[in-house]
Amino acid sequence: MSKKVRVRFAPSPTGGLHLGGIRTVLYNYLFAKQHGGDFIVRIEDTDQTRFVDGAEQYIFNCLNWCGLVPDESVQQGGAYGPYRQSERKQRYRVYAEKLVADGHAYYAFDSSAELDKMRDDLKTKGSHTLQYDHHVRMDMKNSLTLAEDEVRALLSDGTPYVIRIKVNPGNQVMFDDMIRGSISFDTNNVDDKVLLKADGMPTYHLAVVVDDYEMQISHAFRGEEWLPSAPVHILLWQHLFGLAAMPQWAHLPLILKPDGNGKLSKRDGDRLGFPVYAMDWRDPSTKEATKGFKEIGFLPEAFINLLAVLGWNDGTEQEVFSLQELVEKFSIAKVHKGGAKFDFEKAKWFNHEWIKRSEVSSYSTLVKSILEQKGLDIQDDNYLHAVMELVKDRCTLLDDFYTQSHYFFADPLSLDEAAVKPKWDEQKNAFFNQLSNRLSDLSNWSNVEIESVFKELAAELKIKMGELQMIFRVMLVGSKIGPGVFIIAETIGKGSTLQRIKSAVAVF
RNA sequence: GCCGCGUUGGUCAAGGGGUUAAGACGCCUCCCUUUCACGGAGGAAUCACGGGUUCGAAUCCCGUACGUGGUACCA
Repeated sequence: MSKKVRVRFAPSPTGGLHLGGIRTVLYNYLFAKQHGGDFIVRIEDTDQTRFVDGAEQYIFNCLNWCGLVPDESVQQGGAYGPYRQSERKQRYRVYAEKLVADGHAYYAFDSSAELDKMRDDLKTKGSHTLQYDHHVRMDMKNSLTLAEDEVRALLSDGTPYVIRIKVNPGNQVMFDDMIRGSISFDTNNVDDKVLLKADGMPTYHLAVVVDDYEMQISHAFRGEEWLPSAPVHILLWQHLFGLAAMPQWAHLPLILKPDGNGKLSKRDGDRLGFPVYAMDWRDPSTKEATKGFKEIGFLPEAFINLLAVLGWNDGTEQEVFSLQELVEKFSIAKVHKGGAKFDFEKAKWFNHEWIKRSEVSSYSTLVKSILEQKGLDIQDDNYLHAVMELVKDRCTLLDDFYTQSHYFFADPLSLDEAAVKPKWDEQKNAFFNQLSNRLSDLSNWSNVEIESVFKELAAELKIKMGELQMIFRVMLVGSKIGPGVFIIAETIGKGSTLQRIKSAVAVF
């Protein structure tokens, strides 16, 4: 009898939401939906010194944009709240005290100066570990070394203290990771991590165990950077709730920087010229603004898609997946063990694919506002859709719609004279003057009709079609880009076509 | 340093004892188009190294190297 699938994403509200974060959300979400389970977002704000105003709301904005909406969270509510750890503060102490009472944890009164001294001493002694662990705890100031009444005295006179887990050496801690298989640690190397801080807040280690238990999390996915502290969590589960209740773990591979080594950071994006955050983020204290994938012109479908296949694939040649397909095909067992370097070129390719494949109406509002911001006047949505349909194959980012389609909405700002001038002569002049006349008489304004008029005249004047078409294009577009010239002429209409020919002829 | 995890072309990757070692991005050539793309056809480029096990190893084992993460009263 397996319990209901419940997974959680547990971000700290400390700044922009990174690619890796969104991918963790995505894998959580896919796994939950695939198993008919719940996806919970829990805000891990136990470090009051790192709190950043607005960061929490920003996280939800990103999730909404991606379409990865939680079933339970501080915003949605739910039966297992509160979903903000700072609001659960009192709960953690109860468990910490229970651990102390059971002999699995102890009070430690060491000041930060004393801790520094301990590490310095270890260093000069040539110890290969600088940890607060079974080697040193009996030399420190804690409830293991102090007499009971001393401890009571310190506690009652308000001496700052933390609660540390007491890790006994000589044991093996093992667990099965859904991605990596069996992993084991020797408790000799595990330190006595702080569980409850002097300010009464839990550390991540205590909070994650308590909350995963109380929120009945069945499967816990998190970044690989957590693997080294996993034994502490396992021990805590053992002492507090029993291993049977523990969620199944999956430690996700890291997303690495494209060049050099190390995990991808915001700085790498700045340096290499691509976003790392899902959406624009502005740090309220430094005022530093960072670009996001959304604002740079990515479709959420593409963003999700590229993240999904960065570290996972379904074993077939398929690369483009919708969220629905991902829910069906995702498999945690097929997630890679090794980290993947992020490749922005490939990321753009996904966006290009989604722009090509999607109904233009599904993102025309975005394109419309981009075009309007650039000063174009968009009157008719049907016209916009038609234009987008014509140019979408050549757009990689949403902004490309401007360079690829502005001439459908306004006369070209400039003409590529360099391309035309060398080929321009009296004969061409005559051709375009006559073309104007004939086109203005054309009653059925369609690209086939325009083309046949054009061809007929070219044949009559014995001029090669190629050069004429190129010139015609520059007249209508301003440069040598875009779809077929006759379609362009049809689309912009008779009036604009004649008018652009006229003003171009005057220039050449 | 110590501990954990990893390693298939430049990048993402399939493949888990016998394959000509898929596919995609990027790069190059050609076709289409007298534009720019899209599309199509090709091309260069890979199993980190060393030992085993085996008739046979990219695949299994052991070392080494390299990478990566942790080593906080941060998550």
